[in-house]
Amino acid sequence: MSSHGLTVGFLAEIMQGNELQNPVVQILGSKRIAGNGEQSERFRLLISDGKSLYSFAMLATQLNDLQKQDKLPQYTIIRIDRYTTSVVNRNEKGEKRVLIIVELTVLKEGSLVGEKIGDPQPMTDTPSQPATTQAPARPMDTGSNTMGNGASYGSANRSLSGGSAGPTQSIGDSLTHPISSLSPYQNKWVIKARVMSKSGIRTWSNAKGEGKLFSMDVMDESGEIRITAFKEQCDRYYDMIEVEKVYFISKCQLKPANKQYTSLKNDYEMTMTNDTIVQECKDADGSMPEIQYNFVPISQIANMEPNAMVDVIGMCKDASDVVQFTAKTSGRELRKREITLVDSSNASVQLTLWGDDAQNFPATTHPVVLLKGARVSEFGGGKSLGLIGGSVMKLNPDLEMAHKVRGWFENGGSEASVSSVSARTGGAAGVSTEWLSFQEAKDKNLGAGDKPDYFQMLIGDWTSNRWVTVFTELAEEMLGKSSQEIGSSLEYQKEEAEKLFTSISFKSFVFKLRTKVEYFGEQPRNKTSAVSVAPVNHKEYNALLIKSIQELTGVGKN
DNA sequence: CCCCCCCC
Repeated sequence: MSSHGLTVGFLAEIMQGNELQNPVVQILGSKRIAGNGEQSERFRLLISDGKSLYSFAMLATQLNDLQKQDKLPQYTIIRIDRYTTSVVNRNEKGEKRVLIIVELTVLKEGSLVGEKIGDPQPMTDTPSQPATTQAPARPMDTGSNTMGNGASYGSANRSLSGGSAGPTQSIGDSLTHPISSLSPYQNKWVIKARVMSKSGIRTWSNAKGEGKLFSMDVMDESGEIRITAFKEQCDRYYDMIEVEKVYFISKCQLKPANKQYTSLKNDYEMTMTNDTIVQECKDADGSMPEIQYNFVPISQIANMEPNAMVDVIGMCKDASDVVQFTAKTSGRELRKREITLVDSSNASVQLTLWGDDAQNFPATTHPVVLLKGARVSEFGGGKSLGLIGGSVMKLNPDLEMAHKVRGWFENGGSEASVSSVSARTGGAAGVSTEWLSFQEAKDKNLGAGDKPDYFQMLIGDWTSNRWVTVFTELAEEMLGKSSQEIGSSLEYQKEEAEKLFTSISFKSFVFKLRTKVEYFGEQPRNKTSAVSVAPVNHKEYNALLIKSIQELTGVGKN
């Protein structure tokens, strides 16, 4: 066939707002559209259906790599497996319709085709007028004057979620703009976007005034953007917005995004205004992308930089109780809960939850915990996870990965020996803490660096001895009495107190110590305090001794 | 117009 299987007439059809399944087209050219930085890079394609030429096709960003790897050269024949259309620059002259290619299959390599098929002619940008009268519910055509309150949104949405197939839906879709096309220079737009995350309501009070706000991160095929709602808009939309749902949104104010506060791939962010209209799109399934996760094995978190963002899915192996305390620096009352997550990389990581997240966590169950955009932080050489503004936590999500990790956990994983990437060793994750004598600690010059170093040792050391400070909690643990009891003994029952202190003399413990050079005037001195104390595990200690003996003598080594 | 995201 001379058309080489191209779907002749496809382009004219989509310009009418019709949809066709799996059209086949030929690529005749491509062009890189530079955004600000690689994150907003886009590729525009010149395509042909054998009859018409069309230059407003764009690759969804997740297909950018195909273009970069030169998999889509001139003359390539592709099948478009999934696409959406959007209208940009709609005005008196008509509209410009953009075809966004979301999934494609290369049917024949360009070099094998080697020529332009047929004699396709350029399409005009102004096809037949869209049927405006059929779409009273489109946010863009519905003046804000008549849509000023939240109550009307539900009913206004009816024609978009109607039962009959096809046309109704494509009317709604035909009027939406890709998020990646939005800029502050153009305010006539409607986006159709899925909510990825939603913050809580936060209030502020400063020199400029006070108020409240919430923000949400939304996405479509083309990209993502943050939307913030202040004061009235916060009240109006907070309850309405639900994570994962799809909404039509129009008439927000765009401004350059402050990259310091977001990792979203967009140069802009937006703020809702009095004119903003938000409508839920109730039948968006299939036409909208699902939220994408880039799960990383927990073991890999060990190698990540502090402040990196990460998606993780793991089993909750342990959850502490909620601890309430006053932050020493800020004086704030804080509530936190530490969750231990494990996965089949045989690693665990601490997730710190705060406030209501901590309170509401179902600690008595073993949920699968999904984190999107969790933040990596570092403490004492170990890595842990926390949630920030754009982070999402889901429990027991119905995802294959979630079932997998539960399967692993329930078939031995819960008993598996895992190494903690959160261990505060100062060394690589998973490497057990180094055992040192006092002499070795001195030789290594521990404590000389900026950061305190950690080391373990055995009291009763054969090389030396040292005064070590033991703070409240550990002292209570060692002495088996509360600090109040010890304090009152010291004051009123000196003999009792002395007995108490003598009782732990010559006892063996395993200590983890912190040492740091501090200056007393000109004099540098290593100040050492205990970080943890535990009874001697003779099995473990014997293993260490045997290993040392083997290393010294060479006996029993392979 | 926020922009804190905590603690050891």
